[in-house]
Amino acid sequence: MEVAGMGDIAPAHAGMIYALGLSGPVAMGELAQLLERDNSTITTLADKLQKCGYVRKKKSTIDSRSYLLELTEKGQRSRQIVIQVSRRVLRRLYRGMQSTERKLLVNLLHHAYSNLSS
Amino acid sequence: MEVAGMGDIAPAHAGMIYALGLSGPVAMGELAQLLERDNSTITTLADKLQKCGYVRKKKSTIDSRSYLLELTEKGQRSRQIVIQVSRRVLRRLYRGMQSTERKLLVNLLHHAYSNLSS
DNA sequence: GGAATATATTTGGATGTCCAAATATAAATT
DNA sequence: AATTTATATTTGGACATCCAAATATATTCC
Repeated sequence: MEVAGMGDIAPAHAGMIYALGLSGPVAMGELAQLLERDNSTITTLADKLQKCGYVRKKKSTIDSRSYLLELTEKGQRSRQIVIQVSRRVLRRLYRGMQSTERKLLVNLLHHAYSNLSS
Repeated sequence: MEVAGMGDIAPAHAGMIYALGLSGPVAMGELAQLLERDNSTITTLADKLQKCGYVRKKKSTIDSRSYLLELTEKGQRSRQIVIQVSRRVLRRLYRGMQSTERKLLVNLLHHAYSNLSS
C-alpha cells in the first residue's frame, strides 16, 4: 500500500474499496455483512475513506435510516491499484507453491474457517 | 476464554502466559521476539496481566535496564487452562480433517508465512 | 574516566476492532 | 392513530497493536 502511493489507508480500507466496486451504492450494514465486520467498524472505516476522498456517503431515499456509500472518481482509480497490490501479495504468499498446493491450501483454510461457525 | 473463566484477558495474553511457562523469568524484549510483537505491545500486555494478577514484574539484577516477567501462582494455574482451551480450539479448527490434511495445512501455512520475510 | 554509542523499556499518539448503549426511523400490532 | 417492536447507524468506551520519541542504563572507545 505504501509503495502503491496509498499510505493514507490500511488493508481494511482496501477491502472496502474493492467491495464498493462490485456493484452500485451499498448500505453500511450490507458492507458490514460483506466484510464480516461490526457495523460500527464500517462507520469508522467509511469516515476515514470519506475524509481521504475515496468514497461519498448519502442518505438512502427509500429508507432514511440507511446511508449509502459509493466510490468517488479517486476511489474508482485507486480500486485498480488495490486489485494489483492484492495480486502481488497473493503471488508472494504462494511463491514456490504448485497450483495444486495453492488450491489445497485455500480449500483447507475454508474447511477450518467453516468449522468455526458450525 | 470466556467459558474457561478467563474473560478478563484476551488470546494475546494467553500466548504470553503460555510462553512465560516455558522457562524461568523472561525479559520483556525476549518475550517480544518470542511472540513476534513490538516491545511496547509487550509492555501493555504485561501491565494488564500484572493488574489481573497473572504475572509479576521485577528488575533484572544483572542488567538494570531490563525487567523480568514471571507467572504468579494464579498465572501458573491458569496456564493449564490456557493449554486446554488452545487444544479445544485446534480440535475444532481441524474437525473433519485427516491427520495428513492437518499436517499439510500447517506445512503450507509455514511456507506462505516464510514467503513474507524472504 | 568521560563522551559517544548501543540496548532495554516505556510513553504518547494513532488506528482497526469490538460491544453496549444511544439515536433515528420504519414496520407491526392493537 | 398511537404504542410497541424492529432495524440502520452512530457514539462512547475499551483494547491490542504499531511506530517514533523519550528515558534509563550498559558498553565502547578515545
